[in-house]
Amino acid sequence: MNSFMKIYRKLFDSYGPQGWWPLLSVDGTNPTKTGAVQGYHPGDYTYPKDEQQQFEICVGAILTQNTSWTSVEKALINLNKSNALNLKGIKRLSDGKIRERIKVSGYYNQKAKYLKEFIKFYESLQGKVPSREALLEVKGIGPETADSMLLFAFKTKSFIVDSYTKRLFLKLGIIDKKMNYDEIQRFIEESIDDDLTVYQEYHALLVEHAKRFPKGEIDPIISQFKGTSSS
DNA sequence: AACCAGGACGTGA
DNA sequence: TCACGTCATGGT
Repeated sequence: MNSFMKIYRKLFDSYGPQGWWPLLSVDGTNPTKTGAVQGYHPGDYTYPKDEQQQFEICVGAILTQNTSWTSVEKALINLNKSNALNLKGIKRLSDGKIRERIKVSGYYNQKAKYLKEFIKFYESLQGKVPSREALLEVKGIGPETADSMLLFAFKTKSFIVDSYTKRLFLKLGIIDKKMNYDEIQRFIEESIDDDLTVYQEYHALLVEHAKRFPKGEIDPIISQFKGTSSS
């Protein structure tokens, strides 16, 4: 087994299924997870169950750019109070109202613009799954946000390479710091199982691990893994 | 009180 | 291509 799958096994054995992506309508918490957030559905990979949940995931993906999920959850709750966590609902809100509702999640001016850009794009989809290239053409959707939407909202295998992922794999010495986003993504995708649930869980586990071991802290996964790789 | 949070964009070299 | 400044609120 290759290094990436070994690390995946180790993380999964340590933390268990994570139940991403969290949804306001899901009445469940994951007790193994750090922080007091709700909406996780560990072991249930049938989400999103409808277009409303799909839309909610996309909105959350934009709002969580460089922002903690606890803040994003508050913004989503604010939007939901205005019945604006769906396409038709959010279209009724004025720009100022959107900014006010999402203010808690930071960067609210540009994120309000990004949301409006995405709304136009989402309408044009007519229920179809977008390509990664099409998503990246939308202002405000970069590689990580695009991959988050693809993987969790549209259930399309596209590995998310976020800062946590780079940090851990760099420390482990299994990627090079000169590699760019697409190169890292390709390398990982060539190494891991061709399985949507593995893609989803792997990213969620990496985030959970990073929350437990912030920068500078001792990381048992690393100390146990180093030197044990045998491709 | 500095630092980080489930990044992306615009600019200039 | 890529390094850097900017965007902003909330929690530790």
